[in-house]
Amino acid sequence: MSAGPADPRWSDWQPLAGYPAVTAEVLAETVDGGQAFRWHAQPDGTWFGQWSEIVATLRLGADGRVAWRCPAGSETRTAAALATYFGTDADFPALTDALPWRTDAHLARCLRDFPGLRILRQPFGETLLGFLCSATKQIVQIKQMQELLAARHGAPVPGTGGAFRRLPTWPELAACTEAELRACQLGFRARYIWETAQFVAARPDWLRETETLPYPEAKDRLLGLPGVGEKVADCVLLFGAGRLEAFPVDVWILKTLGRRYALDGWKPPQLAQFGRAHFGPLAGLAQQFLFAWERRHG
DNA sequence: AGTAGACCTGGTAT
DNA sequence: GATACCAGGTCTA
Repeated sequence: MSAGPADPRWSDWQPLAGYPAVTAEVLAETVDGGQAFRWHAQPDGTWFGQWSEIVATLRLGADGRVAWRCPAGSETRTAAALATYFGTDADFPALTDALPWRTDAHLARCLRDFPGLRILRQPFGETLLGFLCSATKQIVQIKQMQELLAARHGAPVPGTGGAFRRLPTWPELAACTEAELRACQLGFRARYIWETAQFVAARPDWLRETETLPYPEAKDRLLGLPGVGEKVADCVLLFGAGRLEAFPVDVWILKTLGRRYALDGWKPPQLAQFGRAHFGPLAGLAQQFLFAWERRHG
């Protein structure tokens, strides 16, 4: 049930405006490095991805520029969605330059090794779903869960002849049984997702409000959901709401701060505090570079 | 307050 | 071919 682009008519390739030239490694790290879970590398080297009701394929040119195409007829809304998703209105060079790399040699090395890496701006609800699935799972398996959820419980993407399915919305998830969710390889996460779905579906504005609240309040609200702890809440806010101050402490960050910052033995809460103090209000952006570097070289 | 175990299960290592 | 062990956390005793 791999969601492939094996279908209909596609638009012409168009340049991804406002996006820097990147290497294949940086593009892969951006779309398939743990921020998002619905990008699939194709045999021809392109990336096929979906979010919300958007379907797109990405291609990296020899010059490092990214081009995209989408099912014919959806060019206009896809162009707008891509701009939001890849944050082309944000000045990532300036944001990255504002990180304390001048006084942090390791951070400087991470920035140098992944030029152009950035934080995605994904749909909030889908980001929550993705990271509720992520507990003690590897990216490959999380992606598999998302595809099963979309195939079995998601609606067809309009205007594509039924070839693609979106992820189920939270009301749609609330209409599923826990057993149906469990059958999507969710394991013990099924109960968290089902209970979260009941809660969210009963409060139509809750997610939208949470997305726009200041970081501390938004995080408090997310932490009230079953299956959402510190790490998941920060991932949702960082990758699904553009809150660059969110600093998720996962095993890789645990590892990298222990090894490269001599903080071996520190507990996640202490490391989170260190991250905020050391990296500042854009700690989440710094985290992404540290994370990528440690996964690649650590 | 802080710390082990349990929680599902597909994949990978012995 | 079986069996053991682990995986980008969270919750609870």
